[in-house]
Amino acid sequence: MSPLLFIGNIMLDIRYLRQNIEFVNQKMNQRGQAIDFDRFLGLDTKRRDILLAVETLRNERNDASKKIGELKKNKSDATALIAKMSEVSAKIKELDESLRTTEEELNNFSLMIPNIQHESVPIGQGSEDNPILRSWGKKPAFAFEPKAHWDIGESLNILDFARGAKIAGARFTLYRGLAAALERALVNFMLDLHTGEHGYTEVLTPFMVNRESMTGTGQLPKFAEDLFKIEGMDYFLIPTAEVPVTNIFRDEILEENKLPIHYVAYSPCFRSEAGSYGKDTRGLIRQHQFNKVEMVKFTRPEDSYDELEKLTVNAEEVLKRLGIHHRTVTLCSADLGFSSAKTYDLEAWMPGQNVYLEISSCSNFEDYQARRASIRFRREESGKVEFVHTLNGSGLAVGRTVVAILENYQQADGSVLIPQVLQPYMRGVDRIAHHNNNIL
RNA sequence: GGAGAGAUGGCUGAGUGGCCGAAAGCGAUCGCCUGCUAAGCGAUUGUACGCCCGUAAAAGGUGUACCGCGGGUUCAAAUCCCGCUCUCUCCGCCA
Repeated sequence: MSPLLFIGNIMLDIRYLRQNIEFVNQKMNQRGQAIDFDRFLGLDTKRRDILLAVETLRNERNDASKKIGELKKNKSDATALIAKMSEVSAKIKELDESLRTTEEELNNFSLMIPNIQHESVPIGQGSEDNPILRSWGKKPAFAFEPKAHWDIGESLNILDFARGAKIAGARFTLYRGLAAALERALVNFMLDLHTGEHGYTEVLTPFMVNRESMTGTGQLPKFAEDLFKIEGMDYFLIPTAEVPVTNIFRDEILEENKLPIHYVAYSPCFRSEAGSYGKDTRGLIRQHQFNKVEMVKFTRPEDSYDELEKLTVNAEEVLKRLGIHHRTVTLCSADLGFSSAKTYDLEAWMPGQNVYLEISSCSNFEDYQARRASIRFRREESGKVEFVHTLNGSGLAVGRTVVAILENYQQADGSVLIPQVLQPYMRGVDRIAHHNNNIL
């Protein structure tokens, strides 16, 4: 049995890469990535050489085996041929082993190459080079010094960081009373908006996934240390619903008329935050566990950039209805995520901290994830199979939305108003104050 | 956790060592027939990777692999052996 090519589902189109190495290399440099393409080409050539050799031998053996069958049927002597094929088989086995290791190397190498950014992505060195695409609303004016949400939450006794730390550890928070209700209200409000008005279908997925799924969307193998792994089992806690939702169609061929597919999912997200020691240690900003409503799309290649614009607008709509001032930025080449071809970040204004904070990230992965996860569709016209494009965007990160509401809607008396659109989700409560922080 | 059964193409389902990338049926596509519809007849109907030829890209030719996954036996494996995963049934346990 032969060693199997996993070669089909790697990142970039291997034939495209062979022929456009200069161009791709330049794109990688713009992302701040140095990829050793010489090594890649060497491995690729080596693989094809071995493949050709082994397939030639197999062809020889297949022919000979047929002859042996015939000889035996005619009661003729086949021992010489069998002996010869025995040698051929041994040789094939050798070559197979060498092919396997070469493909493994090539594959491992490929999995570490990020996506190629879209031509419209601005070239830059870091987040300071992300151009602002548009902004909505304006900074609210306060007649007092606005407080950060951690102070608001503690003073209203609705966010308990100390007990969160006691129960689990740093970067975990206990919500109580109306903060818990607010979080739940936001989840429902977002899901209702996206399903009811934006045309998404809700899905509820497993919150742990296997290694294949994590590899399909690009978290593995490169970002293993960012994930929580279940001890003794090959399961990982999801860092975003993007992972289980995108993998719904892993290893499938979809009908063109099913596209585009729009899904929205609530999930908790688990992130180890390795490497962010000492960063955002206060409050809800950077937690090991947080809730998120995530939109995921599967589209035809020619539709994906239109769909990215719509996806981004759908995410912005949440902030508009909540009345939160925000801006949308285009991530520059150096700030792009590993798997993304183009990303818009939504940044909400946080008056208590005097910063714009990322609250949503909307990306087009083009066929990058689709290749890794082998998600394809069949053209109606030609019957040809192609990779779909996948996209996703937060709609929104719920914990950070709570932060935005607490900081933007805080009042001089220390209470916090509830945006009108959320009140039906909180049984009409319009304000979180000391006297009612526990009523739901 | 214990016992048993199973996993084959878009679907149903045959296949216990070579004639099997795989029967048959269904579905689908194209063509024929038909006043229309139905029925009927014929053909086609998986994916990946490589090589050749050629191209803007393709088309075309050819080879290899794939019958849940991985390994083994053999000149030769869907078929025999081992391990794993998943599904189903029964028992136990459990939200």
